[in-house]
Amino acid sequence: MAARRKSLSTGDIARHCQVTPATVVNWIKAGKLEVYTTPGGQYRMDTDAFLAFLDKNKFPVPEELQPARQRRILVMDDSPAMLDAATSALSRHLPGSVLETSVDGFEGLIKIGSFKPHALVLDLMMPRLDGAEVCRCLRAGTETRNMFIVALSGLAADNELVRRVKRIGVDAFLTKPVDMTDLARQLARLLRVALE
Amino acid sequence: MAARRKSLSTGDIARHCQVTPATVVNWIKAGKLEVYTTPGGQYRMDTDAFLAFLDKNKFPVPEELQPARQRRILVMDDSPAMLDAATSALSRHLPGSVLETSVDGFEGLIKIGSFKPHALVLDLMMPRLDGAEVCRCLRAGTETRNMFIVALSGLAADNELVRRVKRIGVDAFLTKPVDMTDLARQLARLLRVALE
DNA sequence: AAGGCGTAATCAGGTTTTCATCCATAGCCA
DNA sequence: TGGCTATGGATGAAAACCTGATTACGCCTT
Repeated sequence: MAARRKSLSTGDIARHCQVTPATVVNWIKAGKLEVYTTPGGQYRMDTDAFLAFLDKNKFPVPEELQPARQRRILVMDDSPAMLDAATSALSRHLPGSVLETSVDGFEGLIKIGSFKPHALVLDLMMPRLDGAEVCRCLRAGTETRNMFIVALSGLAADNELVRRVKRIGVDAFLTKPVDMTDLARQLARLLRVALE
Repeated sequence: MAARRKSLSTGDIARHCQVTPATVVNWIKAGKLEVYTTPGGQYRMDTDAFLAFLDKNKFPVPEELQPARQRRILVMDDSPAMLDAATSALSRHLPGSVLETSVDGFEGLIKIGSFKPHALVLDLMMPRLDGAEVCRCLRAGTETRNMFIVALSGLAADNELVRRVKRIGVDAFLTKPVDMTDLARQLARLLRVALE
């Protein structure tokens, strides 16, 4: 997914290379991988160094690590009007990105799996969908952990749901009514793409 | 995690081509196979590249690598015990199929999108997840419309939720406690695969 | 039929990877 | 801050793999 995380653990590397974590440790001990260690003694590797390593060994580069220029953005909101506004604003301000929308919460979750967006714009108050729970679930999944999340809500900042979401950790938080230019700016910042 | 396409070792390729591993190494050294190497010096090959190779040389494609043959099944239930039981029973009775499970409803929905199962075994009473609504959503989506759905529930047949689900239309309905052999039989029928 | 040639199979020895287990660490939540 | 759980690290034994040299086989030429 997106390049939020800069360092990889042995487990991450093992998954990418289709190999056991223990094997990755072997490589490290043999000096084949350039790593550094946490104070507790766990290995960490820079994404850049890992990419160089993959390249050297002709390993296929996993999709989520490729410097993809096309950023995928999924907007979930139960108001069609809001989706329309977001679509027109984002396609104007972020012309390089691919946009998807979902009015329905469940459909949106399924789309997260198939579309694999780099950034998710999520209304916290969708019918049948606990926004905080969605954030927690995304952060818990290996595939979705690094997805950028922009939360939207009309609730006050000290609301219980809002506090839960902020504790889980989203990348941006906008209060409704949403200023679309602001939304575009936040997405551009997170995805490191130019704003038009 | 989704069933990712595995990379193949020389042994795997040898088995598929009915040939000695050493022969596969010969092919590799002769540049006939497009491989990469682990830092330890072992050869790995992408499944896709291997299939292309088989095609080019008119090799018969081994059964278990034929994408069309693989049936993906996702089991969603909030009880880990139930998932364990289902996993062991289904992997025994339907050995050709790829199995995934999910204890969490939201995670399960995301997995539906990424894993794209041919059949979904769905507990109607998961926390935070209205089973009937999920069925409705699946039947409404173009991608998921033809997915087989096996609904599980401990509720009586005349329950409101159950009636809703049946009206939406699922492909099988089993009451809890679930007889795993029965579940396997239903799935085999729907997916048109042999039952073992 | 014999010889040459190329490809495949064998074999031994050393290396790499996996597997299973147990313990430590890191990240999460109250 | 202090616990909790998922994840990472170490270990040793077993399995799989690579190398290189040698042998066996099929096929074509002579």
